[in-house]
Amino acid sequence: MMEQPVGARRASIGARRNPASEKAILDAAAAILAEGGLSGFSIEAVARRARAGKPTIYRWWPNRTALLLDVYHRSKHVIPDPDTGTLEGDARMFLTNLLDFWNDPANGTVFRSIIAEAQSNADAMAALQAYLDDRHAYLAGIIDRARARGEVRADLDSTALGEWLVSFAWHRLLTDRIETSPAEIETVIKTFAAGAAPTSK
Amino acid sequence: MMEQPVGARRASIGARRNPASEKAILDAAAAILAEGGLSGFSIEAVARRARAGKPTIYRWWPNRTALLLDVYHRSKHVIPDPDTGTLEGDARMFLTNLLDFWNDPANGTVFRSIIAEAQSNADAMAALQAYLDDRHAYLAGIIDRARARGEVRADLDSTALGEWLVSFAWHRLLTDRIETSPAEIETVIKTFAAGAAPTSK
Amino acid sequence: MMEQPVGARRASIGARRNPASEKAILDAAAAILAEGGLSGFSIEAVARRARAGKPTIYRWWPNRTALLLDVYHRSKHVIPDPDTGTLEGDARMFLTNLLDFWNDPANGTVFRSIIAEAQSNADAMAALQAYLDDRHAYLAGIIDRARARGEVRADLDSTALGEWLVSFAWHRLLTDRIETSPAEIETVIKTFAAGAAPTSK
Amino acid sequence: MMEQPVGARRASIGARRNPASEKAILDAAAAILAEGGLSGFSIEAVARRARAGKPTIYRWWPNRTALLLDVYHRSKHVIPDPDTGTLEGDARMFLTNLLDFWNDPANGTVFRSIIAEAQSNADAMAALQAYLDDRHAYLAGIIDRARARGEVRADLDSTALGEWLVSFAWHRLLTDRIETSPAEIETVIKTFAAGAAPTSK
DNA sequence: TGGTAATCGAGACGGTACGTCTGGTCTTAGG
DNA sequence: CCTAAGACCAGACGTACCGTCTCGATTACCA
Repeated sequence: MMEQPVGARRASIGARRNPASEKAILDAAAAILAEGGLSGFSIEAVARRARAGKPTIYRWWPNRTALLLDVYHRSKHVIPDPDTGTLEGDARMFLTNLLDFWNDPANGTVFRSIIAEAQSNADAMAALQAYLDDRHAYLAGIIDRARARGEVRADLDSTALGEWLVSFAWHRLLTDRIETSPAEIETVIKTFAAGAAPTSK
Repeated sequence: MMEQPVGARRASIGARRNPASEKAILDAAAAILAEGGLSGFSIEAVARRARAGKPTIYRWWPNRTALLLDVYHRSKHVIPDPDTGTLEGDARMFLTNLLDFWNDPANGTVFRSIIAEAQSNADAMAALQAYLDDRHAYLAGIIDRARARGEVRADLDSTALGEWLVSFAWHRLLTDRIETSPAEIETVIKTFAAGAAPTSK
Repeated sequence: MMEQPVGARRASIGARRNPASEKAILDAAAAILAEGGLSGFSIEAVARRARAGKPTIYRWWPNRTALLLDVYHRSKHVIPDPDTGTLEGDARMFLTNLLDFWNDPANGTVFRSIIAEAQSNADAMAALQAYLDDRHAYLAGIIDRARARGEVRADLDSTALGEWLVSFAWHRLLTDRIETSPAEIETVIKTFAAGAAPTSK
Repeated sequence: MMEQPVGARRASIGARRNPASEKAILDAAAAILAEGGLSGFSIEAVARRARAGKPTIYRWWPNRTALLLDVYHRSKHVIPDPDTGTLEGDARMFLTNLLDFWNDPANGTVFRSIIAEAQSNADAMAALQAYLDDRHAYLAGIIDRARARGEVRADLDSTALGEWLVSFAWHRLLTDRIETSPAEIETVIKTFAAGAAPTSK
């Protein structure tokens, strides 16, 4: 994440993409997002900070949204698969990990920005939905694993269940209340696990 | 919601606010939002459509966000209090009503825009949080009513529970999937009610 | 030139013009012109300073130019008729008086403003020309008096001669060099008197 | 002076000033001034007519005044040096040329506008004075040439003399009476030459 | 003496232009 | 053929005045 020394000029390295430029641009974009949020995030600002030309950015990313998504994808760590053996444990670990991850502005701010952007930009929305399809499938997998263990009622939709769980984190993120008390988390987790359980009927 | 006839000019009505202008501006703003979303929503566009001068808008709304919030407040219908006698019934009615309400672009698009705006604008965020405080208190009230009937476990936080329920609707709204199948709704409602119930322990 | 005490409100005095308002407006206009020149001279500024309503101004002066001319007319002192007995003496006294008069910003700035205004406003130009007709006739009178004394060649146009003399003062005024050295004045006066004299041929 | 075909868009020609844009802007500015005078001369109007963006204008001209001056400088023809061999002949030719030049609205209107602008804008005044310093030096040169021939009295200031001559043209221009009768011109010229002559003492 | 009429201040109205900012496109010069 | 640079058109931003309008209040005049 080191940025280029000031004053240096990255010349072309021939008829191919210069990885130093790509890195400088993504670094600059991430830094701007983390520091100033979406409002300060403009192609001009990124170009200035990365000491890159605007066309260089537009050559590789068709628009602001694409750059935004790239920044998020690059920073997305691999959340370890929470295989604790129980639905409640898996849910707790998943939610805690997610809230922790977003609690770092470098991650939370970027994702908030993508969601905001998607509200007025069809490309961003499409990209966001594609990303979510993956995530929801992943969550449904966790739930189906629990279902195989007999922890989930037959009439419940795994995808909807997973979506609902993650939507709590969304809500906290989008209302600038990402720091969540253990009691709140436990309320959600307990209700989630108990509500999904067959015996609870 | 009738707009002014074209060609008519709204003159001043003295040293006080002209309600016709206020209405025309809010109408225009709502129409622009519903039609083009947040990206087409500019003070200039509203002024043009409302046949109003820009300073007239700036006189009464300090910025785009304030106008946005006003549009939403004006369109906010009174969702009837879903007092069905059971937590599950209340939750179902509340969620169904909310999804229905947002399914009308005139409502859903406006609220999405406010959420998006709040991600990069502190004023919008503050206004959004103030609004949510009200809504969460209202939802907590419904849950506490159920709690008095013995339908809610003692260790669950009413506010967090309510927030989690509404967050499902947020997630659908913000991912452009506001149309929700009955099965998905039922998954959420059933899990919610069963998970909150004391007997489920 | 005393201005109204701050805080006082000049109410209507019935169905006729309130002289206090007229005075306050002209005072304010003169003060604004003298202080900030034409660029700060707006109807709004005058109304603010005079604590008058804009329509009160527009009721009595159709436009900015009319107010400007009124300010000048009010401040126009009576330059004493320079009857020294010789053309050279009369011209010297006239030119000196005029330059002195305009050297006071309260007078010079106002007249400069009128000339400037007249370059883009036909009303102002018409008013200026009407005023100049008077002045040129007055100057031609002085020259004809000299002509009767045998001091002016027969083939010279009195009006053109007078206009030329005054145009020197205009040029100094309009180039912000109203302070003129005695040598410059003498150059003009001597050339004027000698050039007009019959014996000079 | 051909203007760009309508509908054509002048793109950038790289990281340097596009002369086509400069020309289009100056053409538009000159045309607007000649047609509507200073009152219709706004940066917006110029941008519209030149099919240029406002920032493109502001990039190269800091304000309205700078553009105004540029328009005048561009249109300023080279008045041939009136070396007739006598002061009277030189003065006649100079004055006639100047009045003729300003009689064309494309020239006279622009110069009037600059003078008007200078009355309320220090930058314009400074630019005007700098321009006049040149012109006055030029005129003083003509007079000094005559002085060397013995046509000018020793006690007269060449600069003041030249300024006075040109001020007559200013006065006609600024009072919208640029068309001057031969008799008027002759009155000025004859008085000027005779008044400057040593024998007239 | 009471009603009418024109005045006053105040300030909102629809507009136009200001000068600034950013967006996304385009072309160059140089490696 | 990529890179940095930066000009290009476009158009929104928020502000200042323009000249018009309506208001509620204040007074003088006339019935």
